[in-house]
Amino acid sequence: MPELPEVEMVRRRLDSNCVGKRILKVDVIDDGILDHISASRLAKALKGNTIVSVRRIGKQLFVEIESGKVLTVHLGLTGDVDCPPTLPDGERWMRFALGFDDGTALAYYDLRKFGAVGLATSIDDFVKRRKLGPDALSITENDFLARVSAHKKSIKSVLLDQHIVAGIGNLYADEALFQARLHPLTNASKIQARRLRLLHEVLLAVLRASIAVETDFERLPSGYLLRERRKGAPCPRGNGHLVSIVAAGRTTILCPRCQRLPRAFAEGAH
DNA sequence: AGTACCACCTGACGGC
DNA sequence: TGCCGTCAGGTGGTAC
Repeated sequence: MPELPEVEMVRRRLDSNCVGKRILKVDVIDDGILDHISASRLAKALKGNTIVSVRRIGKQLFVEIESGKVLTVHLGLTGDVDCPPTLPDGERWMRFALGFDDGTALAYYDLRKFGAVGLATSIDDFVKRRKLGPDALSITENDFLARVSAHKKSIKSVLLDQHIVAGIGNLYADEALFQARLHPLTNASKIQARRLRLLHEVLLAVLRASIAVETDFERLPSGYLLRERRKGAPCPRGNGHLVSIVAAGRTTILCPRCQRLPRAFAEGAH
């Protein structure tokens, strides 16, 4: 379930449970989740190191260690990281684990194995190599406007593109577009500047609200699409019912009355 | 270069 | 009950 708010919850969990601890054991249960590195090379780089900090850009986690190297962690579609009191053994879906000097552990779970664990020279180096865009919570309004309006594809696929802005996934894209009353298929380069400023503003509000309720959508204020995001559910503004379309190849839920698509603004129109 | 599409992997769910 | 098709919140590579 991990988009920016979910990954931020994991970051905070690791920050309060792992920083300052020394890695004694590196347990690679399934090397299919390793990102272009062997289990032995990763273990060698990590063992004996103390964890210095845990950072996040978009959906990407960075665990910085004493040596200066960085353990990179991505949760994919179904990943999660836990900090159990002892090193687990044989748990379902556990793919990777670290054992610390105080007996506690870090355990990485990933049912579908779309996630990845790797090693980087530095956060900057990783960001450059992957061309990762600025984090959705930190990007300035001007940068957001410039980056988003530079693309002619649909606003939905722009929001999902981690090279443009990092951290937004299918669900939060739908929520932000609903809040900004933008149709997902609107050509991003044709959206007025003031509407893009609104989109930036609601995007920040949505991400912050989700973090505030610890990503429990049921606790979101009324008026949020995420409380009941499904085809046929009532529009949170009371404007009829939600529908489902495919945008950017993904299931997209919207309110056809709140989110109109002017013909001239459609993707591909000119 | 920019955009569109598929594959990667496993499980849950609805229909027959 | 059981089998089958469909769908799921991400991303990288490949093919236009």
